[in-house]
Amino acid sequence: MKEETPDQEALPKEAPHKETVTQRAIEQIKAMIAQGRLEPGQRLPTERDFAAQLGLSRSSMREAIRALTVLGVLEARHGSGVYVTQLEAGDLLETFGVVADLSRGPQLAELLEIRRIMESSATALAAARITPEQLGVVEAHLEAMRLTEDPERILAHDLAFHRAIAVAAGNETLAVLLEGLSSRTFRARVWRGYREEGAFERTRREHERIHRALVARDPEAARAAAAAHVGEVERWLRLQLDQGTPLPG
Amino acid sequence: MKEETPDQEALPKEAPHKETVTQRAIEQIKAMIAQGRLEPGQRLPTERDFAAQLGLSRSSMREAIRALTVLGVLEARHGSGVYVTQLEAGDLLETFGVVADLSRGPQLAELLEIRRIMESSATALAAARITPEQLGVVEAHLEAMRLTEDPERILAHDLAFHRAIAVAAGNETLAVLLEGLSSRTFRARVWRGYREEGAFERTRREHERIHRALVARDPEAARAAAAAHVGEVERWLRLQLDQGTPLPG
DNA sequence: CTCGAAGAGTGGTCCGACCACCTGTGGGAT
DNA sequence: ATCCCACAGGTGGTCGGACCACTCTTCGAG
Repeated sequence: MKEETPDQEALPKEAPHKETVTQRAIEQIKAMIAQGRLEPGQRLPTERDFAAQLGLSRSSMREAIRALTVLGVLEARHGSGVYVTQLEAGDLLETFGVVADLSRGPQLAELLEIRRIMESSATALAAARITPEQLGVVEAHLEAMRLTEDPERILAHDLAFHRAIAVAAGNETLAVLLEGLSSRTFRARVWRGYREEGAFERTRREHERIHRALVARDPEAARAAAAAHVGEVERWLRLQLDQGTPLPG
Repeated sequence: MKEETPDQEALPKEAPHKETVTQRAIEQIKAMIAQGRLEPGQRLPTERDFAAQLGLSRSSMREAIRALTVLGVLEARHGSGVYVTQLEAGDLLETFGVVADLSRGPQLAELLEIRRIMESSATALAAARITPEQLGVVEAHLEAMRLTEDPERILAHDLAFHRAIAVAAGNETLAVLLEGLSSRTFRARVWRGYREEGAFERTRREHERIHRALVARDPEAARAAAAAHVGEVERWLRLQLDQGTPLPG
């Protein structure tokens, strides 16, 4: 560690960082998109041509394309070509679920706290902005949860219930982000032990409380209800962690 | 867009999805980590061996490894081997900056709204939890911003100021997420035109207002101050978008 | 005992070949 | 003239091998 300008406070330092050819290609392609030289939906040159243009082998170019593909920036269609995605929230945040899938222990608790923050705000926004039709969708999922006892379907409608609310909040990016946080694996893991504690009935009441706040168009009540809802799961999870109970997964 | 079976409520539909060999390898490796068969910091078999184990060529295996590398799940060290990262927030959320970098227009506004939600909550949490030392760091960056006029350094300390607060909120994941949202490129783009409207002095006052709320340990005041701070940038951005002004970048 | 050089092993890059798939085209049937 | 389909070319997907750059360990010289 060598400090140069020991100013007031430490500022970010950028290492020289070995530049691998593939990494540079990734940066170049990203830059092309950022600069508008490649637009959403546009088709890229063929892997062979593009590799020649940027001065690297097809193998390395393929790795770069694969990397940008998993990031949701590019999309490869076998036999057709490689295209830039629409670069919408749904495309770029698809990978966000990985974070939830691979996080564990204390980090899972932190993610749940973040979800509580965003879910409560989203629900509050929804209370102010929701349209009758959107409210109908919310109610449909609520009703569907009441009519079945299949855990799979309950969970699916639970997710859809919250997503419908997030969409009604009018921020698609927020909705996608929340969906990632409540991804199948994430919720399934927590739910596995959660449901066995009779928390099922309570969950239903919490959902109805959220619904009432939406109907009343009361943002603060909605915020409180949503925060309490997520907070319950959060509390249970922290309890498990304190007890040293190993999480399934 | 074609709507099919607008039944009660649409539930997620999973396409058959062509399974490319590389994609399957990615899933397999992710599963191994999720199941604990591969632990943080652990070294993977060599590319050649691992490829043989999973029954594919080294080329395809390399693409899978590259993909998981950009996601922050794996780390390849030239000449040494491939390792699982610590799977901490900093590792997995590194890619989040890409979203901010490649978003534009209305999507940028949505991201800013998300930042406002999280920043205000983080600041509120910080007001309740911040330690004297952490407060000292915050003040140092505040002072540093006052003492220089170099936009580069001001911006750097601005970022560090907010990051210090987020860290004080006690949620590292939240801090990393916010850092991604306020990434260099993202803020630089918005700032470019923003500072020229005399908003610079106002920004300083807003920062001081946040600081006072932290000193007073007043979460609600802190929340309001942070929300107003981000809200100002948000308002300006929406104005630009309404005017159809093309964003730089 | 210390230290540096050499070797083995690893990821990084490149090449060429072949396969699977899509798409546009052209000729045939209607 | 119109429609349909087989076909051929082009594209991404996969494979195997070769060589380079780097790291780490080991062992011999000092």
